[in-house]
Amino acid sequence: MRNLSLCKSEFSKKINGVKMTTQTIKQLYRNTDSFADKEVKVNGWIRTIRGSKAFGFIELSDGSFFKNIQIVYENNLNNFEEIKKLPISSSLEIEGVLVVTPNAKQPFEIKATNVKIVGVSNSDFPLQKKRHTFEYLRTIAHLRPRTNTYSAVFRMRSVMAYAIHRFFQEKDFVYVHTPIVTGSDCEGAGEMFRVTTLDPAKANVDENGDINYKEDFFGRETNLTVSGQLSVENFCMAYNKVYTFGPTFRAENSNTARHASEFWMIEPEIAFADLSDDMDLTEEMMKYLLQYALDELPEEMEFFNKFIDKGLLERINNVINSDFARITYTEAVEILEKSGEKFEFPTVWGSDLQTEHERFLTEKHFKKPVFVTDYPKDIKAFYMKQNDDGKTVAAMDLLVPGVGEIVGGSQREEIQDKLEARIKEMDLDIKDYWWYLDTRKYGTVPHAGFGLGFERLIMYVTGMSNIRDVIPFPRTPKNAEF
RNA sequence: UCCUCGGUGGCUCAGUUGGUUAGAGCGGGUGACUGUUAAUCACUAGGUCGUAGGUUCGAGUCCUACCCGAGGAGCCA
Repeated sequence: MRNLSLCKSEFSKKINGVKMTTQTIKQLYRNTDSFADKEVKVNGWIRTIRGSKAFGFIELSDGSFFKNIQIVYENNLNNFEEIKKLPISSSLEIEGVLVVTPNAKQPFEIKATNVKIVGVSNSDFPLQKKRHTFEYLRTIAHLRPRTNTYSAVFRMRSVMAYAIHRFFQEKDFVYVHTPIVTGSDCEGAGEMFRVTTLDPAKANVDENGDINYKEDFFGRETNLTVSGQLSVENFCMAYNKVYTFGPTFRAENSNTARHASEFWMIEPEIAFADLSDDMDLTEEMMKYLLQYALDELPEEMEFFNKFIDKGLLERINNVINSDFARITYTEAVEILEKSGEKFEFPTVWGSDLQTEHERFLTEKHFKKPVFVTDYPKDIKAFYMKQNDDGKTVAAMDLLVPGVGEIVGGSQREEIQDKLEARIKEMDLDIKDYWWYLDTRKYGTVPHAGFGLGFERLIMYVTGMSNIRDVIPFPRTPKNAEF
């Protein structure tokens, strides 16, 4: 277990002329012994409250920890009657004595000596002391981080973001900020959102009736990025090991539990490396991230395992301790043909694997993450390394149970002539790629990389089954209210 | 975008072959209660049934269109 040291950002305030340090609930849980029977001060929001004639209980959350803290308030407080009537989600500053309660449901509680009401909530606060559906909570996305599940999910999101940087930085990767606004359509990974300052109500057209992008802000057509890969490959030729981690936008009309219009992607790129190195990196990264989640947020993981996905901990431990399977696309097709399973779509060499095929491979056949490599070249992108067989490319997809494709990557075609031939073959305009092709022109090296869908990682780690529930304010078709 | 299912008080749901004043639990309000943990008990307010149109003596209940949501598919991360 990693050392969970005290948060160093303690801050002090003068309350009633007496200087007192505010503790986070996390600190109180992690170092209960050193606070026992001592004066402490906490602040936060009421999760539940109940009162009787002479005393009452408050469960307070300050966001620092998955668990809440129980406050006991009694009628010796001058504002006892006022406290008793507070609606859920009111905000408080509380001073009191921490009392260890070994025989109760909670390990300790605070006997309040002073309860300062900071902000009174309203009785129409929509979150109740009962289970809500995720569908309903999506309609109040601005309030849902105040629930157990979303509090845990978004804390995990934060911790995983940090873990990603930590993993790559410890390996001397350089973090590259690739542009969000990109200059052309040459990324070729999907439908794009336009970026423009042209007034759609005016006819900004030239003599041919085409939109005149020369008059647009950047003097050319621009879009939101669908991938940082082409940019990061250039930096890879300078730094050897690089990664991007940032938002990505796809204007696809996808209505599934695992697609969003705005999502975050991690894209490492390594030089002097082939597909096998790429998979090694992927596997090491995945195991590191899962272990990090277990070490840093054990309470949240326990909660996910209990209430979101019963087999979660077992599955994750299994993944950490086993080697990922590695098969070629051709082998995958053979496995599927021999499986005896009835698939809606037949498995034919040359066509892409269907979701049902991927699920069978990772969930039923291997029962663990599996890399599928060397896909037919015609179903993959132009930049992928062409294999000697003339039919396949050095691509890989990592499939995991429950989520499906979580990583897609490849070795890149580093030979300029071959890459250019492929661009022409696929009817792309070679002029758009002049700066990308320069990577091959000036000291080319074999290199490889992949894209990890950050939200899919969070889904995998938490067991949440809908991508809309792992993004604070999700953007999907017909949904951008918050 | 396609297929399937659904849309009833703040939330979660029930609502019989279309038939008279649409029900429950939770939540809200009021009161009671010396230890609660989704506390408990009593009383109380609150909906015209996604939207628009149609069939019918009569529609939450049947039909059509549209909107929204969920699951699956395609696209992928």
